[in-house]
Amino acid sequence: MPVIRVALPVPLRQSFDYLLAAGMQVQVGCRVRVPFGKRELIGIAWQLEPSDGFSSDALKEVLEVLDPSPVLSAALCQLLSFAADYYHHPLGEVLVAAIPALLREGKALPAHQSIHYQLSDAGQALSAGDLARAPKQQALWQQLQQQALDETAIQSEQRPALKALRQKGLVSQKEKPFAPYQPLLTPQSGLTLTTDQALAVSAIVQAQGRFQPFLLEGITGSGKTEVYLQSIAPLLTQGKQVLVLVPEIGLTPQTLARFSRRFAVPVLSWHSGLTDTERLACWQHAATGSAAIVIGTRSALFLRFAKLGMIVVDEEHDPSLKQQDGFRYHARDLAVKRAALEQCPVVLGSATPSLESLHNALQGRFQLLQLHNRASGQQLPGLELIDLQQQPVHFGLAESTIQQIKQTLQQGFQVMLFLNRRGFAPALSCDECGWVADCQRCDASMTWHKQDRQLNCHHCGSSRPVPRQCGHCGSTRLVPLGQGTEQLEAQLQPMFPDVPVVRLDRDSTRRKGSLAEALQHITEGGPQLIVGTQMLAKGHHFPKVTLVVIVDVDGALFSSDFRAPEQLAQLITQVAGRAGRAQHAGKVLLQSRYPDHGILQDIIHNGYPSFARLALSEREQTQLPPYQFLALLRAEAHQDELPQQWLHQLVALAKVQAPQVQLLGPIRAPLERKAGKYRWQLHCYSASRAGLHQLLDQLIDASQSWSLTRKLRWQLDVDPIDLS
DNA sequence: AGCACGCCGACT
DNA sequence: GTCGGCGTGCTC
Repeated sequence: MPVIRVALPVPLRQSFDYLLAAGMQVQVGCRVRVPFGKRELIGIAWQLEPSDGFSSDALKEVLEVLDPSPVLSAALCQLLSFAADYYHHPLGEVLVAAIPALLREGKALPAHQSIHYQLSDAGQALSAGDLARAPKQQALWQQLQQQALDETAIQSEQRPALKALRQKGLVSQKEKPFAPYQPLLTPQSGLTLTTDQALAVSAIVQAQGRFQPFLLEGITGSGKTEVYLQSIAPLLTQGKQVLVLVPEIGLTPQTLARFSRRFAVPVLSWHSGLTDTERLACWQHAATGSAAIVIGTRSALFLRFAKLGMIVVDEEHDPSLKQQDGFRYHARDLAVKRAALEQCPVVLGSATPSLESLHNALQGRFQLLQLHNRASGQQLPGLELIDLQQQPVHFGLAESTIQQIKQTLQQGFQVMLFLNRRGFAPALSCDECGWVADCQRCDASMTWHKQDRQLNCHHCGSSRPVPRQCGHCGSTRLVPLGQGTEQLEAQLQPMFPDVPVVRLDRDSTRRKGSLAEALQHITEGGPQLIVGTQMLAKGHHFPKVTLVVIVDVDGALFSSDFRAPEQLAQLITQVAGRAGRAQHAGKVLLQSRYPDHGILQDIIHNGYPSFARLALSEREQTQLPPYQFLALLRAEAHQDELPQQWLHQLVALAKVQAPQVQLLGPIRAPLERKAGKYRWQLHCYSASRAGLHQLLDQLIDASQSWSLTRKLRWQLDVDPIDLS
């Protein structure tokens, strides 16, 4: 009997062999139902030959082949295999992240994209009085007289009425099968392009049908989206599909609208808000070619496409493209891999490219396309440093900052204040003895949320009521330490009593749809102060904001994370890009106690492109990524010694196995204790990617047999961006 | 991850 | 005397 290798959704670092009974037909990428221990699982046929070194006499048989043809294309299988190897993550968990839940559970692929209900001839012939005794049915009948209803448009309370009407033969159903979308006859014309844009479009269009990565480096407002749109247009006349990856917060209705307004083809979105059924439908639209363009967050990368013609990764520097738990893949990096497998171009776009991508471009691995000018001809906002040590400071705002805020408001514009700490204050402290309210489970202070009247830990999510007394000396003089958005909002209001103050952070926008509402208010409203966190820097444009204040820039200047300067420069540049309008150049104030700091000076005087190139040469001198490859091993346990000891064992092994890989650690994680667990890490640097990955395989392999391994939790982060 | 087996503490 | 705690081991 033939033997096949099956990938199963279990967190084990191996696949499993099964016998295939005579008469069963299976191809790589088909789902199969197999016995596994005492249970049954749905897996994916992964290879048609047995793994070597496993005796075939103990094999079980495949129970059922669920698909006549593969649900995963060959390119997708290769991508997932590559990802499991590269991130050293169990294949089963990669599958879980990459395949819609309903497919994993064995549900059949829907053959039809939707079912319409309409009145049958008998239904048409009916008169209103005939259903007088069934008001629900009558209402539905009247609705159906107006128009046929889509399956998704039927409310659940209408179901019984629908069933009754169908049984009476008054309603018939019609199905619409999935089919490739209708290609455009002629590419729609778009906006007139600048020279840079035109060059970029023609380079991308010329790369059609082959693998070619591009880095599109365009200052904010230079019209990157227009470049995407015009590069895509020719593909849509050929019936090819396009995948557009965007950061989590970038997937707004406006983005979607911009693509669907331009092209008369189906544009779908893929994001975490979809239900399982919607997911499967979207998956099928992409897989059958019925969708022309899919705009989605990072996991859209794993969608199957019938005819993928191009991948766009917008805001490619954005950290949300990297999954931060479990299977820690980077959607941008895997997008490049996927484009190579699918033989299509991939465009990475950003005003503030990651140093990794910039390095790839300067090395010639990516073709660099630059947009130097703003498409509108509008000036970029000026950056101004405000020295916090040279002048009086009120509530964290320098006097000159307050003056400029006043002026801007008087001119009828809006001001945005950026402070990356939510809550009222990052800590609550005793005025008499200096005691600070700490989280019981983490090595961190708790944030005071005045509105909620509680202390929250931003690391483990625990909360407790605000204490009335100091936990150490019993004093009742408890004072806030530091400043959060909630406090800044409260302090600004009395300073500018005539002007509305709005706060935009995770706390104020928790309710679904409230962010969109707030954004609309800002766009339509008059002079106002907008206080917010990181959220403000992403995706949204604020046409009436002409002054942006970054309240505290200094945190990043002395961080132990080598990426902090890059992230600060990106933040400043992105925030600046959101401000200003055609007639009125905006301004960004950077408040610092160290205005002479080299990083700030460089960003101010030379801009991001120059900063990034200088930062790259510093990375080269210090041999940090992208000049060396980095992997981070994290371990945590309730006892402090265990993770440390475990990592020491790995170090001992690594020194023998791969002396050329440089190890840093075991060191304590920046947050020593989180949710009651002590956290340690080991940084592994290597100039050779192959050497590093070989070592990681060996370390994981060896550690699996250690009893210590089972007493702690560990994870491996390849190409980490967050070192905490 | 599940799901079993197995060996020690507080209950009817 | 049992029910149930979670340590340990296995899954083609």
